[in-house]
Amino acid sequence: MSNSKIRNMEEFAAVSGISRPTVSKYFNDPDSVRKSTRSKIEAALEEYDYRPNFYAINQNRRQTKTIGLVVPNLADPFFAAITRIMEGLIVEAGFNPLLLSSHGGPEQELANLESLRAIKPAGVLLAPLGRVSAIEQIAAFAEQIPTVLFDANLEGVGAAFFGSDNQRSIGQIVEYLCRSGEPPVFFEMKHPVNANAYRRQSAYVEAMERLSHDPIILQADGVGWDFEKIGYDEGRRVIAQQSLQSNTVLCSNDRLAIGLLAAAYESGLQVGLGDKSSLRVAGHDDHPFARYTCPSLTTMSQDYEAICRHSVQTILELIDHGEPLSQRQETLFSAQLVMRNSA
Amino acid sequence: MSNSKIRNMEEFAAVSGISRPTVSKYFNDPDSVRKSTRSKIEAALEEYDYRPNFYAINQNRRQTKTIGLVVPNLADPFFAAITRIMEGLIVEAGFNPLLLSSHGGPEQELANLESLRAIKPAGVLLAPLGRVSAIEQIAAFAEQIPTVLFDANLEGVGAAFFGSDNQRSIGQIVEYLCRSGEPPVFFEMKHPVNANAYRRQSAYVEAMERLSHDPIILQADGVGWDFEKIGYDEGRRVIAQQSLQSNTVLCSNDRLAIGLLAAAYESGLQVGLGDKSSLRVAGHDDHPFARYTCPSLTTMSQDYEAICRHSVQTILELIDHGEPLSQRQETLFSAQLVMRNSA
DNA sequence: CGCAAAACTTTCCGCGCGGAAAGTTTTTAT
DNA sequence: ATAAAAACTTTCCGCGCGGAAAGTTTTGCG
Repeated sequence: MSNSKIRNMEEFAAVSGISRPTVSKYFNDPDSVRKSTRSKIEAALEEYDYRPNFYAINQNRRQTKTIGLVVPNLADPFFAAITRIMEGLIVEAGFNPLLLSSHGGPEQELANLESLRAIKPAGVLLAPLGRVSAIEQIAAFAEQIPTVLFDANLEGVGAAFFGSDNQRSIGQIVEYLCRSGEPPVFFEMKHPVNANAYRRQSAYVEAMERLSHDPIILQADGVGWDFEKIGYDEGRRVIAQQSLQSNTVLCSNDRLAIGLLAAAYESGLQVGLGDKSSLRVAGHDDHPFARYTCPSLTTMSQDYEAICRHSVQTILELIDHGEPLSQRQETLFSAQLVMRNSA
Repeated sequence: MSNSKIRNMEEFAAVSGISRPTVSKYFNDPDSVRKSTRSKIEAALEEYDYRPNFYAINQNRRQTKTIGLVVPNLADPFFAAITRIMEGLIVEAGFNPLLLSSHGGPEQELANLESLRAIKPAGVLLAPLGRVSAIEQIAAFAEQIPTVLFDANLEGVGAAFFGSDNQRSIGQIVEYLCRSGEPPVFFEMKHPVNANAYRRQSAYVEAMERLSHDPIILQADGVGWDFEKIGYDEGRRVIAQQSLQSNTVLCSNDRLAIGLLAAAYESGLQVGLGDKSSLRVAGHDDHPFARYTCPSLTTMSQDYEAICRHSVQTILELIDHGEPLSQRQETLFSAQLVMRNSA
């Protein structure tokens, strides 16, 4: 590699023997130039360490090649897994993902959108916090920049929503639990941060009534994103008080279940299917660690891949098309029952 | 808010009644202008929706206000926790964090650095993959852009390194385990992806020899970042074969321990301290979920906060100072023994 | 009140690229 | 071989800001 430093595209075009506009074309799409010119440019790239200035490019392009990816909380492995898949799909499509976590707070969520406004992304994939989100401001944002929601829906916000069919998946696991043992009580947070929690509760009630059982709801105190702790504390409490009205507990999500399992273990309660067990616990989401709880957690596995693929595809279409979809689109994917040892 | 749209700083300066250069000064540092001018500008900001163009700013500034933050794998809650703290500190200092995950692969790690090169960050905080990293290329990167390493050290790369004192922390937990029961075998991956793994192994050997015990090392097959699965599979194997040479196992990290605990549970082995227990398990790192394993995991808690604070502070000094430190600085922080129920 | 320092205005240049128009060369197809 | 199409070159403009110099106004202080 030559030592002489290339300062800009003009100079690079000179050393590669191609005009600057053609070099510019090459960088925007290598396949848009003749093979002979492409190889000349690539030969020059081998020799000189040049790359177009990111900021100059984006200042002048009609659109940036950035897609914002905002999730409520990266410390939750569920979102870590989702973002990893989405990042891959975005890169594949020739865009640059920009990952932002709201760290569980609506202020940070708005700050993230503010940052994105400055970046002028071509589109944004947003998993909103849900209940605590500043919905109006998010809606205003989505008016300006093509936005697709996933995981948690905000009514009427953004061009589309992709998520899990909580109604159906909760129905399915309630039915499984009822068939294989006592009807479950529903274990959730009193003040959930996630919008899906409400749908899951009502889905539970509906499923129980359909099966002619009385729905019983157990609400854990505590706020914030430390679900495991909340599940653990409430678990200790109800086990100590023996106030659990069924030997089967369906948790609103896997992280609560992880806490409850820890509480059961420490209380000396055997969890699982067999005769020796006195408690069955099920979760929802198929958290990356659900396989390694003790016992392993029976849960509903969300279709990560479908949610990611459709979300990314839709934002790409939105960007391509230039126009918003004629109608807001809501798509729910089915989750799958994963039978493990806890229920 | 007025509907008339402000296209650039010129126009915004006009409506606020201040000259453009002064407005520019304001945006770079609100405290650098007179209070009366500041309030005029802020009054205009209330009325008009203007923000300086991000790309134009960064094209013209000598330095961007971005700090790159590269971690090996965001799906590992350990790094999710670290990045969260660091992001906060970076924002506090008036910079913008740019979070990139290498997703466990050296190719992605290099791709991340390539992306960063285009972004021209003022500095970079890098937790390298370690053993599999393309060290030469990372070193070349760190020559060009102020870089501080954390978590995993690469000899001589970057201006500074901050991490845990594995030597000491492993020594400490080995000593604890020896005092409170049988000397531990060391459980690690045969092909670790993390650089710390090697230091921990040698620290274990040294500590055992110091205490006049024979070091015994158990290496799990399997590659990649699915540590829990690797720990689980090997755990099932050694338990079934009864080939464990001690009733005490020190795992190279908490995620391996989580897998081993699951294997023990499923094998019907009671883990913990009491007489009824036949196995003790300890980990290292104080993974966010270590509290909720069954039984809860005894482990060494890394000083997340110190590592983050010093890393960020050092990169800020490097940026401020303009010059690299006279000498590369390596600082190791002590971890703390967290006694829970598994050992 | 007077003076120096601080803050501001005016004016100009430059950053490095995208985009577009008009003209030239090369390729492709008949 | 020839015409049309494709690819390229030349030339120009503009994006929205930072930076700097020179001149003007305001502020703070004795």
